[in-house]
Amino acid sequence: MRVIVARCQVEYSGRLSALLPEALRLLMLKADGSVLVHADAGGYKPLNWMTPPTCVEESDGRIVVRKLKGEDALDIGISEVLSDVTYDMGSPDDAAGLVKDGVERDLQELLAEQPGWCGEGFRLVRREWPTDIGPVDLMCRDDEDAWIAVEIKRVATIDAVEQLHRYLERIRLDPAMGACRGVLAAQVLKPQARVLAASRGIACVEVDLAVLRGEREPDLTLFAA
Amino acid sequence: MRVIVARCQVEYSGRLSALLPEALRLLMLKADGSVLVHADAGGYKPLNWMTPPTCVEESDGRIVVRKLKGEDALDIGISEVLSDVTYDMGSPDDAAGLVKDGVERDLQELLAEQPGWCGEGFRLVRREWPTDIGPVDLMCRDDEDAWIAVEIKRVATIDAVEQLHRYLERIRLDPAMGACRGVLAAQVLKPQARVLAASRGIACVEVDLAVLRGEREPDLTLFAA
DNA sequence: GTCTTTATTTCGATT
DNA sequence: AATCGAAGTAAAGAC
Repeated sequence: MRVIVARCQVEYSGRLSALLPEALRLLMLKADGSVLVHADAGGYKPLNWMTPPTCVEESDGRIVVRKLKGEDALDIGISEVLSDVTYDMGSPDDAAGLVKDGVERDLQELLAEQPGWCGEGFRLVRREWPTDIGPVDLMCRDDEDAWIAVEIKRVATIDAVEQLHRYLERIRLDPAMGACRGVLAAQVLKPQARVLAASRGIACVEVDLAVLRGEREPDLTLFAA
Repeated sequence: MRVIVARCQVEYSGRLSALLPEALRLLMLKADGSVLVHADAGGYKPLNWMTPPTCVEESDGRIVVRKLKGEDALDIGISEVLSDVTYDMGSPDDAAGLVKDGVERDLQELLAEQPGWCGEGFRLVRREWPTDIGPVDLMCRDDEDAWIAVEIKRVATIDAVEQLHRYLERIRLDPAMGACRGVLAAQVLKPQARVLAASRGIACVEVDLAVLRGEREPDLTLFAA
């Protein structure tokens, strides 16, 4: 990785045009061809960037980064260099070592094991139930053998409601499942999603990862009215 | 900005858990409290990060970053430091200087000036036409005074079709606009969006920013069959 | 390859 | 402060 701290001006052209006036920035040129321009503020995002695959040309006081395919270009004009160091950071695929736990996939696994959190008496029929427009996360049946399609999200927005609604439209074409209900299960449910779900006759369930794992007791006081 | 190149291990806990095994990384500690952990590959995204407002504690060989509000924490264990330099990069709000051109807003302005690109004989009645679930980008009428709601996207996905469909449901409740049509205008139209739009009776128009600006002639050969 | 879905999405604007 | 929608979304997974 090459790390440059320099006074520079950056111009991006491609999907849109962006002009970054001259100031001190940090430039990162990664081994995989990524180029990032960071300011000393602004958080997570680079001000300008180019993702691989790229082609980097360097001439005196200027670095031009082009996308191999397409017309995107990043033109960095450097007026003063404070530091310019290259580090050998070993195999560039160390990123593969990152292990995450608690993403949507994990939530789906936990709910597949304990479908009762999605609704009273639910039992799992199948995970990733196929429809012609994509798979439904969980297909369940209840005590009375009624069908319920469950859509799982970490954060459920209005889009999740529409997605489940589209699935339900397809599923209900099958006469045997004409009465299939829908349940939207999520760690966080946006208010608009609740409203639209109600108007579409879709039930909402907010689930707590720690409770699903048995690491915390459900907050029964909420329902003990 | 403080830039550290070090062999380190990182643990994130909060919305999810993430464990990053020990390897050489670049750590960025920005003036605004942002902390980013980058590998020498993996493009745009940091492997781990924390956005402001944060609180950074440093003890020997360890940096702990906490979100001021909430339980998110980033625990960085450093085993070997190759470089640790702090730069004064001036006022941290230099990022404000970034000027973008060609975002959805610009597309909306251009189409408002030249609604004819959205459909034959269209004239603009109002931009940001209000409905009770949000504003429609453009409301137009055609030669026969029929109403058309236009939704504008840079990239139109299936969600854009649903969004316009929801608007149309509301608009058509008004008896005077019961026949209001819908047009989805975008620089890029995803295939699924076209299909769903067709089934919802919504027309699609792909627009070219350069053509709208008169910088390029429309590719008439496409239509000159 | 193309296309779809997820994301610790982040980020800004608006209420 | 909460909420909503855009993003040069990027990146991973499915087909």
